[in-house]
Amino acid sequence: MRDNLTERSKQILEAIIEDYIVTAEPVGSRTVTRRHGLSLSPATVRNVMADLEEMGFLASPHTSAGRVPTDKAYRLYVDSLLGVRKVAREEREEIRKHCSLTGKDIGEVLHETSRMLSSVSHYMGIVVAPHFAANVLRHLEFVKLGGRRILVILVSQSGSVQNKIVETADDFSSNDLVRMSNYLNELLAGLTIAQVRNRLLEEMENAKTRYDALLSKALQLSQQSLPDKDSEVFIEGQSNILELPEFADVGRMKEIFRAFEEKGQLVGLLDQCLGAQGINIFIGAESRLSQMAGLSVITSTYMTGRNTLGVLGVIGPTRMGYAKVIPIVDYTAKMVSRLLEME
Amino acid sequence: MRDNLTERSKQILEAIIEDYIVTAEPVGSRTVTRRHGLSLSPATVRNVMADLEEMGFLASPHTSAGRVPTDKAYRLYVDSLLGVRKVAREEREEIRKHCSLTGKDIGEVLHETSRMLSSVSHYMGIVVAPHFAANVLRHLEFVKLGGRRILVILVSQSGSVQNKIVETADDFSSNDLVRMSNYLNELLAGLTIAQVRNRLLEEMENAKTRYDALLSKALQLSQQSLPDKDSEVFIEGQSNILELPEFADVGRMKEIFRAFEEKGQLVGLLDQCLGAQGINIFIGAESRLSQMAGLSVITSTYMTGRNTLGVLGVIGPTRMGYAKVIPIVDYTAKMVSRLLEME
DNA sequence: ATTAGCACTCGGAAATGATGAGTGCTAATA
DNA sequence: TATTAGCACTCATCATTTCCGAGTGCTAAT
Repeated sequence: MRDNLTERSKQILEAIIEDYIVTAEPVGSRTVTRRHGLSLSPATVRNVMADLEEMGFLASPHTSAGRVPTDKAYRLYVDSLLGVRKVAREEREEIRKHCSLTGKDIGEVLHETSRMLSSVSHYMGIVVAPHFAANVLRHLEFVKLGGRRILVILVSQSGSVQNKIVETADDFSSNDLVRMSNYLNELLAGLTIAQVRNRLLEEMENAKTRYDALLSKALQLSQQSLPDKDSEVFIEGQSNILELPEFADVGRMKEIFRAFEEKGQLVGLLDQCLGAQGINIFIGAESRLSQMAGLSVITSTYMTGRNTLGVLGVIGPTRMGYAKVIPIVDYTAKMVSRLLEME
Repeated sequence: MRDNLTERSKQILEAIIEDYIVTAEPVGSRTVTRRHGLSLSPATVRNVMADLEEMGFLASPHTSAGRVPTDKAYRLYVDSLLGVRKVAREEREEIRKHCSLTGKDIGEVLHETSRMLSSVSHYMGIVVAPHFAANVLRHLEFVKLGGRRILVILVSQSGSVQNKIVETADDFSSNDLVRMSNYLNELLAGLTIAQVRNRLLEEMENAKTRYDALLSKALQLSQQSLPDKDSEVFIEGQSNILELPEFADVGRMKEIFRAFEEKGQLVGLLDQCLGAQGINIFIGAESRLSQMAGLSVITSTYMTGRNTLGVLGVIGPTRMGYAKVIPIVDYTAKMVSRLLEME
């Protein structure tokens, strides 16, 4: 079987995909000729469609329905059929409008970005916060809470803040804490969290630091307080997909909502995107996650300088409006990158 | 119409409610006699049921179905029919298990609490984080990010941390920032955030501080960085309510999910509970929110000392297992209160 | 190579009917 | 007088049937 599609079959396939994207109904041969200015008879189109089905680009839900694009068809569509389009002006403005840092914390900014993505795309917005461990430590601080509880605050280069409550055996004074944090800030400045972890271990082994019991304690303490959280994920606009006819049945719905409540697997998927810079698209089953059947993900990485910080994107049905959403995701990633630029 | 129910009608009403809570199906006269050891004939029960309907405790979906409790019935049920019950041992253990502070930040703790509430109750767990403004400031810190951006970190007495990025006109050195934060920490220690706000205004008016330009700037800066966020809400277990038959239809689902995506109104409802200490119950339409039709909320405040910190609870269908959930919410609130006790 | 024509398929909507849980009322009963 | 047995009636639910038409594949004509 030659996988070489003629120009005409490509046109027809494209017509079917685009029709299906808006209607969500199986597309018949007649509709193709009617709604798209092809000067061909339905019968001819039928022949072509039969070929396309055999090649795996189309599927028929049953004998006498029209045809529906397969994942393979969407893949072809985004890879070669779809030209590069620009972001529409109003969309660009809506995205820009949301881009401001001042008066918020990083978490909020990303959360809002996710909400914005969902509202612009009408699907679900998703943003994965910078993986803290890959970040450079900027500042560390101990604050004494009541009792033996100490609050440890870590600030990363990109301005995100993590804090942790640690219970200690010793009762440190505020002064102790100041001394400890000064010492550690000096010791650890400019290292990534991952490096910090190693550095602490080294230093603890190293006998020469033992001369000061307090500093030795400091090492222990900071060791405990390194973040072990998995990256934060913001998913917004889940109710948008309730509107989609393909998820109208309750069983399917349940599955999806369960999947998104358990964010772990999703993170796994998105972490893959961290490696590949730029736009990344998973269509339906391509993601190897059964819960993602019928869903596509469009992501892009955002970064400062040449440090990849995180991933953001849109999740929608496989029949999502790729032509519109891809540029949106791309543009948003660029804007967020610029926003987080800390020189 | 005497609203005085006889002992017998109360028993029957209770039987109907409890049956409906587990089955979610209209309850017929026959079922009442069968499943609950009442030595009465269905016919008698029917008469009583007719009375109860007239009094507004029951409703019939249609002529030949059984009857369904109204909000009024549930209200009577929780207020007078329902005895005080203890938390089951396994539940108590599951709640305890989740109660640990160390190695987490306050946000995480509350988030997990919400998740725990949902998993123990099988409905939705909800936790409103302490309203920062009502909290006492413990510590304030400025961290220089790139450019003219400064990260302001506020720590409250209860150990919760807020941070904010502020863009400044002046380019402060790290030393400046240390000096500024020392000054402010001294000035503001022990005040609630609300008081801090006032104090800053006073101080800024006050000419005597003007002798030091830097400190004057510090006041401005900290003023900008006071939190204006509305309180954070953690809602977990939304997929639990997908299991409930009464929400099986897609339209109803959509409404609910939309409502919870827009957390604002919910916060309004929960803020009312902040005033009344202890358990608080809204049944169905009582909350005056149309989106809450068919849903009940059980909340309790949590606090340290005699400072109310926030609200937590469970949202479920009006036919929720009150007998089980009320003690759970009560117990959880107590545990969280104890957990956050910072002496 | 394209198209008109036609028999055929099959899901979905509407119509029909049987089932049975549940009711309200009346008259008999304790 | 309160309770109950009996009975006719109601009405949602479910299964069955019927009908319709969009859409197909094939064949023969263009």
